Amino acid sequence: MAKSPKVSANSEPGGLIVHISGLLPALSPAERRVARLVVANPGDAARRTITDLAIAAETSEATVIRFCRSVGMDGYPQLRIRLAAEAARRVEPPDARVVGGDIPPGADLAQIIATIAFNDARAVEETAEQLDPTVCERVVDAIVGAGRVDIYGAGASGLVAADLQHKLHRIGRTAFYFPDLHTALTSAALLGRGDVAIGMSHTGTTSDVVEVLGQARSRGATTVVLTNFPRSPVTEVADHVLTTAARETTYRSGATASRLAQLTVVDCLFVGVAARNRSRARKSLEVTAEAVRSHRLGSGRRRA
Amino acid sequence: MAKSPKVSANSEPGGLIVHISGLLPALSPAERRVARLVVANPGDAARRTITDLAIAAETSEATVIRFCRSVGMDGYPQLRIRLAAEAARRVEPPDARVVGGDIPPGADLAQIIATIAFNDARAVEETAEQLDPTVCERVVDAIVGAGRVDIYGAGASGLVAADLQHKLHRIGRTAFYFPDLHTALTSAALLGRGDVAIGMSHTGTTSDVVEVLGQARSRGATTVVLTNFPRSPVTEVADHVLTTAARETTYRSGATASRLAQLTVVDCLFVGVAARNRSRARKSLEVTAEAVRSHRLGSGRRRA
DNA sequence: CCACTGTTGAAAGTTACTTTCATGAAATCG
DNA sequence: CGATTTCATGAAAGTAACTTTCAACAGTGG
Repeated sequence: MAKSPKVSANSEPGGLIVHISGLLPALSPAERRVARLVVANPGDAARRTITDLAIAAETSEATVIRFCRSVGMDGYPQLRIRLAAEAARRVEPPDARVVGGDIPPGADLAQIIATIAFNDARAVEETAEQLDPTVCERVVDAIVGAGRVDIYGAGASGLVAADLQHKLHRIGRTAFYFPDLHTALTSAALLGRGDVAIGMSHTGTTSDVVEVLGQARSRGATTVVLTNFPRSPVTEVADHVLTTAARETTYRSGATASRLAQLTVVDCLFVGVAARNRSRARKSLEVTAEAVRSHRLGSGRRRA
Repeated sequence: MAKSPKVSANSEPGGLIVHISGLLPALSPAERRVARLVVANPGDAARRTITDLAIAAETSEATVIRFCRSVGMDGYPQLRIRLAAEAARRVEPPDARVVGGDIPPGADLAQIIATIAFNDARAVEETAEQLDPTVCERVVDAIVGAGRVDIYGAGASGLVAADLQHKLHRIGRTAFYFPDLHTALTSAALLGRGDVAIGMSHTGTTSDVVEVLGQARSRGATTVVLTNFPRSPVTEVADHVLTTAARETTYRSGATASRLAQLTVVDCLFVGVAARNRSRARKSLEVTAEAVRSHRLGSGRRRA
């Protein structure tokens, strides 16, 4: 009964492809082969019959159907028309830029810059498209109502966690970030009903984060997770799941685009929280800016 | 079989609907009823089965097929996917997004998300556009040739600094990040010719960063600065200036977009450095990934 | 009135899609 | 280490969708 949770079906009007690549790791091998074909060329897949696609993916029609259900569709025909729509929307051919892919060995810096910017920008846009405002709203509610907010993250996600902590702190919310598992665990043990624990994990498999969130949840805190993979282990200890939409697979991209995608979500939460009490947030920002003013040098221009 | 007007099938990739309504008068009454439905709501028609559509048009399936042929399609499935694609394309982006501007007080979360994503993505793109590949190249040269790299940054920029440190470190470059001014000063005092000091400051007026970079430079290190304002004080102690292009002015945007822009530049530098010695970089990444593997759950596949 | 023509839907035929089920592999348990 | 369960998978049997065939019919011009 652990399989197939909700994983919003029609709540992905903007990014079916993104949605699919997000739950790629949750799929079985045969389904994954189908998914890869679909993601690689949605328009082409839409034109194929279910038998064709099954053959191309070296599997059976039954598996294709199962794949459809896995990604939240009723059946193959529905997938087909959704794919056709999706393919039509992404009209622009991104010239020489290797979309979501690797950077060719001989690339000069100008090419590298263009490729990175393209992928980074796209991760941001696609993340925003698939972000569920309802879930965001609930998370904002939780943060606003929380006595205290704990934020966890390891490695690259740790920096994102620190960023959120920094931002919430600046608008006067009590927020903590713990780079260290042990400290985090002790803190989580002290959380209670009404408090919020937010975990960041790109892959969703970081055991430290899972452990700490589990602890927090068992104490009655509301748990939130930010990950790229909506069916990863970490989501099982989360009350609210926010997802990013970075589709980087190669080493060079590394945590590159995913990090920007995460930060975009952080921004949304931050602004969402700040918007709840604008005057207080504004005042807090001014006060904190004033606090570091003596560390600023005069120059032609700048702002707080 | 005296019909077959041979009306171009795929020669209307952009305007299938227009095409259909164009030859509407040439259709038989029953076919025309079908055509009207299709033209009135392409997306809806794409979702229907041939039987449904036939019933809705008060005719038989056979007539629907005839209609498909009349407008140049092979059959109903093809019409369906073409209609789906067509419908998707004519969904114009509403763009309630306040470009580069403030978020209105009454905005709901969906609007906030759209606005943030738009501004974030734009900051990334514009930064990449104005980034000087020549300067980047020189900075990459310096990093590659450096015995050691010091990275400084305060506040929000500190997180960016930490990110760069983290990335360089992971590909085996000796890099340090100092969140604390005093430690940073002592470190800078130990730099020498061939070493590199990189300072991050959005405003370019952070006195701490200026001071430390000045120290580093006086010791003979190559200094690099990443700022949004190319004429700010910090640029005076820099050998190489890299600029971001975030045009946020209001408090709410805060360090929001600028941070993403900075990270994009970090990515470019990182990939630039990694590209200089791909095999070494790849190997380092693999080794470091392996080091944290035991902290990952359900490697590859999910399942809690 | 009779051929002839074009339109139409019923029904038969074909293909695409979906479900069921047995198999075997892998994980889990005793 | 074997027994048991779970899971992934495709073959095959279903069902629904799509396509074709064909007879009926209405209009048209001889």
